[in-house]
Parts: sequence; C-alpha cells; structure tokens
Amino acid sequence: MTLTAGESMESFSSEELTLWRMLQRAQVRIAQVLEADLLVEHDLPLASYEVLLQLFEAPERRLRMNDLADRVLLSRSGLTRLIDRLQRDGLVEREACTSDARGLFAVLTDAGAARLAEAGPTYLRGVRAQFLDMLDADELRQCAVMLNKLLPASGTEPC
Amino acid sequence: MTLTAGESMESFSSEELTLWRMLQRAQVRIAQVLEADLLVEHDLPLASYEVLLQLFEAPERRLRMNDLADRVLLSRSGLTRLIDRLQRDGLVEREACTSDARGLFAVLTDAGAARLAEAGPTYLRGVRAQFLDMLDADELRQCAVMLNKLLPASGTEPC
DNA sequence: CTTAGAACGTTGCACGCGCATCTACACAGC
DNA sequence: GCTGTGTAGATGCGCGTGCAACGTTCTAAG
Repeated sequence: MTLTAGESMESFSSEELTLWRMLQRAQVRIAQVLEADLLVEHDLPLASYEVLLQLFEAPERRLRMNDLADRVLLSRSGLTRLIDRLQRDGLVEREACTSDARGLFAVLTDAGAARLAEAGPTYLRGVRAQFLDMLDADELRQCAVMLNKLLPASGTEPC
Repeated sequence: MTLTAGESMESFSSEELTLWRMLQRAQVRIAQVLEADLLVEHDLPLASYEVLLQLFEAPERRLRMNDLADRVLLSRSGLTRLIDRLQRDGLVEREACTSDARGLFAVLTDAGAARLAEAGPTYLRGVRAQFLDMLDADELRQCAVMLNKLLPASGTEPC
C-alpha cells in the first residue's frame, strides 16, 4: 500500500499494461480513421452512424431512447442532443409510446435508412481495412472468444 | 455500388462487424470504469494519468509536446490545454528546449510523480479486473500477436 | 384517492476536444 | 544578409458530452 514511487512503478511498464494500452490505441485509431472517412465521404459522424445502424437493426426500426443510449454507449443527455441533430436533419423521428406516456421512440425515417445505406459501404470498408483484413480466420475466432469473455463481465460489476 | 437499402444491409449484421463493435464496446467500457475509478479515488482523469505515465517512462521524465501528443492520441491543441491544467496543478512543468527554441518539454514534477504513484495501483487494479484477469495466459499471448498486427498497420495509411 | 418513490427524457451548465488560425522559430535557397 | 517553406506550440471558436437538476408519468403503499 505504502510503496515509494520507485517501488510501485516497476509494474507499470509490465507487458500486461502494455497490452491494455495497445488495445486502447488500436480501438482509438480505428475509430478515428472510421470517423474521418464517414465525415469526408458522407458528412456523418461515427456516433450518428451507429445510432442509425442500431435503429435499422431494431424491430420496426424504432428503439426507446433509454435502450438506444445503452447500445451506443452514450449518456441519456448525450443521446437526447444527438437525436435532436438527427431529427433536424430528417434522419430520425421521435414518436410517443402509447403504452408508457413517459417513453419516446426514436424511429428511423426513410431518409435515415437511405443515408445509412450510403454510408454503409464506407463503414464496412474501413472496418475491414483497419481491422478484419489484418487478422486471419483463426485469429478472428479467438478474438470473438476473448471479447465474449470481456464483455458480459464488464457489465456485471461486483459489489 | 448502387444497391438498394435492403440489398446492401445484409452484410451489416455480419459476424465481422459484430466483432468490431464488440471490440469497441469492450474498450470503451473498460476505459469508462478506469476513468471513474481514477476520478473517485484520485480526482485524476484518465487522460491526465496517461500523460503522467508517459512522462514517467520517458528519459529524464520529459517529452516534447509533439511526441507526447502522439503517444496519448491527442491533438496538439488538446495536449496544450491538458498540460495547462496539469501545470496549474503542479504535476507537470514546461521547460524550454535549448537546441530548438520552438520546442518545449513537458517535465514531470516530483508532485506529479507522487500523484502517479498514488493512482498507479488503482489503474493497475482496474486493468487487471476489467481485462487481464478475464483472459488466460494463452489468450493474452494471442492478444499481443493480434494487436501487433493491428497497430503498425493503422499507422501506415496507404495513399 | 392520495402520496411517496422510481423511471423516462429534457435542459442549464461547465468541461474537454478538434479545427482553423496565429506567432515564433528553423532550415533551406538565393 | 534576406526570403520562402515547414514545423512547434498556443489561442479563438464551435461542437459534443456528462453531471446535476427539473418536469412528467408510472407504480406501489397507505
């Protein structure tokens, strides 16, 4: 607990932490390139793309605000503003929920689906170039196994 | 190229993209927990921690602003502001570069090293709990191999 | 029916970031 | 020497985000 700086620091440069930092770098770099591509080719931020995609995949192309926020890893307020922008651009609409007057659906419009279809190839190409094509089939499988171990766990916080 | 929405969308939900999105989620979730822990226990944002760590690992605990910006994946302006804050808190100092009057070093102060030493265990514990402990030794090795494939590549943009 | 508490979404505020721009300096070439 | 091009950092500005607080609505207890 009460280590001097010199003592406790040894472990900081361990392989372990290097691995985590590499993961961080990889994810950030891929996301940066992806966002830049989407912005240049379709004037669509990555976060917006992901919202449209989630809505597209949802039944009836609609999702509760709360659900959506969880899926795109955004705070509720952050999603409110993002949906504001998407609605202003006509890509999404808000619709009241009949069974729960508090609830609101974000619904993908036809224009939104079209925009998503436009941007999809760019996104797909970026993910392949930056990520999928770098690894062989075996590695992708192992990657899936590891990510499955990582993900449910991070949602199940102890205590 | 000119696919209808229905056509081009099939591939969007492919395993491939799911994998990328899982990677994204994993990284973001881990970083969120890490940042929350550092903030609660040491009032230190993750980005600040990473700057201090980079400086600590650098020869003479100093780095050029430009170098540092690359290492922490921040824009130059972003780093300028961040160093402003760290300097205000006495964790870092700016020092002129004798060989290049344009250059500035960011130098870790003793207070900065102490703060880093305080926060280190929290960081380490978080990374272990969220990431390292979830995988076995074999997987960690494979992870390292994959990340090595991913990382240099994302820095070597074609065209 | 009334009331306490929780849940859903929105809004005020401050913060942190990136882009474009600016200044200062370095390193050519003349 | 001077001038033009490139680089290192800093600054003005706008944008996007999270936190805390708020209004509204649902649910449960009395």
